Amino acid sequence: MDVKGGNVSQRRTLVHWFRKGLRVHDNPALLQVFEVARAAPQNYSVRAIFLLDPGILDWLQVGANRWRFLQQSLCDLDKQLRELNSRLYVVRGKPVELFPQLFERWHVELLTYESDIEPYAVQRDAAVQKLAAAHQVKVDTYCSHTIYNPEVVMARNLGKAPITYQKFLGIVEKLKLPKVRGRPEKLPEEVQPSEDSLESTDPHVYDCPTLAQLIKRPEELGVNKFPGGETEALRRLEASLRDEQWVASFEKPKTAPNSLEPSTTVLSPYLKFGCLSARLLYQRLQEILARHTKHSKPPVSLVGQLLWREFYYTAAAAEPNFDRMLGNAYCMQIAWQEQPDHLAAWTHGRTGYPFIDAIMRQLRLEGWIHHLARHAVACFLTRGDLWISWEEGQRVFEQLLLDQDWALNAGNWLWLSASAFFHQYFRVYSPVAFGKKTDPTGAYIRKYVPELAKYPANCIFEPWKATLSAQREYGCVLGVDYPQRIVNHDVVHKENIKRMSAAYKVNREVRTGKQEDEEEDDKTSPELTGKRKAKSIKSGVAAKRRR
DNA sequence: GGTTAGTTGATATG
DNA sequence: CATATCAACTAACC
Repeated sequence: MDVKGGNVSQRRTLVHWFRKGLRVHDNPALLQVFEVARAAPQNYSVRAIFLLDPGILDWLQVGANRWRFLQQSLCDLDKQLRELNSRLYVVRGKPVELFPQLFERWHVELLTYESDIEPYAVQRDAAVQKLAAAHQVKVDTYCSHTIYNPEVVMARNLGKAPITYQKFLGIVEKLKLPKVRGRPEKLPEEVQPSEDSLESTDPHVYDCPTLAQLIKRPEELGVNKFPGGETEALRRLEASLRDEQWVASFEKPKTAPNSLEPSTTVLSPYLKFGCLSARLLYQRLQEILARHTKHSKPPVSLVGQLLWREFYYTAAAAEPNFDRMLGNAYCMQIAWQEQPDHLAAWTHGRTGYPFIDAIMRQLRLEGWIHHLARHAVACFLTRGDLWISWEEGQRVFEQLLLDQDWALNAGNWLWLSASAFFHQYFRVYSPVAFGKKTDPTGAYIRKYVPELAKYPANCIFEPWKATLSAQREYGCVLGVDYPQRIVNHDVVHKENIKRMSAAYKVNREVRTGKQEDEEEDDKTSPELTGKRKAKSIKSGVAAKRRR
């Protein structure tokens, strides 16, 4: 132990850094700090920190609802920690600038945190590790955001991420499950740090951010249907698991994307921020399935849903360009088109397709939409109707989805646009027929697109079928009160299947290095121009792959 | 090289 | 409600 200033012994500080993993249950990195402190309380102080970089408010794609979820999660975390004789210290600034100061100011001996595979986090964490080493600070990290460590899964697959779900399943079935940890025991009073130089000038310097500090445009705040935080996460967990018959027989494709209340658990936002441990959820599900001999299985079961998350995390961990088309080894190179008007219409629920618009408006308002609803709008934006890049849709989801998780968001967009993992591009969702199956009367559309509320069931999914006089009678004239459809699905989806076929052919040629058909040539044909563009884009990736 | 399976399509038909 | 057809993809496996 250090002795400074002659006779006063200086306590060393143990720091746990929260990033994702905003919980006290099943948090091995937090647990380590607590256990070290409890073993020698006379030597240590404990500080649990969250770093808030005011700069990221400008460049991060985070909408108001998502900021609110984070703010609520931090407040709840602070509350949980206070019950354990600790608290959350929210420190404002950039990690690489802050850590050297914190190491000095607090005499830090140990730093722990949960590992993360996102490229931004990987880079940041490497820099922090270097700084820690320079300051003689020990760093311990734990993989607890996912059930399985992506590195371990890859090691069991010749060092590569499995690219089919079944292959992935085969690998993880043979892996040991992590031990789920409980809530830490209360810290002894004496490890609470005494106030530092900053706190003595401003006692609120480390307080949780207020909503006003995080949200620039409060008018964008929607309904607070899914409040953030561990307390709410655990409440929702219990509520979701109460009906064991429902849990055991769950099949995702049989749940409705357009019910008025969610037909699934909506645990995803809590998993994303780590308010709920995926490992705990997995354990709880297994306990229930053990009591029900007949139960659904992956990929459609609830366990299957959790494993999809693991699947995408593993794939993403191996590809820093996972969220882009260019330079992404998984991704088909497709000459999507920029169409700002159509993109804006899709983004704001003004495509003229009520089912699509209802989904996009629910997303903006509530921050969550059903997985199959995501399929419908993602297919519509990309290969189905608008032929706009999945990266554009990814950006909109990133802003609006409470559960936005880098690996999952990109992975699902790759899937839906048939750019990777899924290849049956001829299966196209109908923006009219798909929603009718589970909501034949259109109640969901009436809720989220209220201007159409008076339309009868027989044309609420396709209002252009109503005559002008009928539209007047229903109080909503197309082109005036609600947009005309921006494309004709019946026509464009067939054209787009042909475009996908052509794009796949080019990608195949690049992959195999072979030309499949005799040289065509009409240099002015727009379709060929598109092909050449895709080909030249792809050659860069092929070169990268070959090395 | 040939066959089969792949989280969740739409439509027509019985 | 089940099945065939549409047109035909890739990855995995034999």
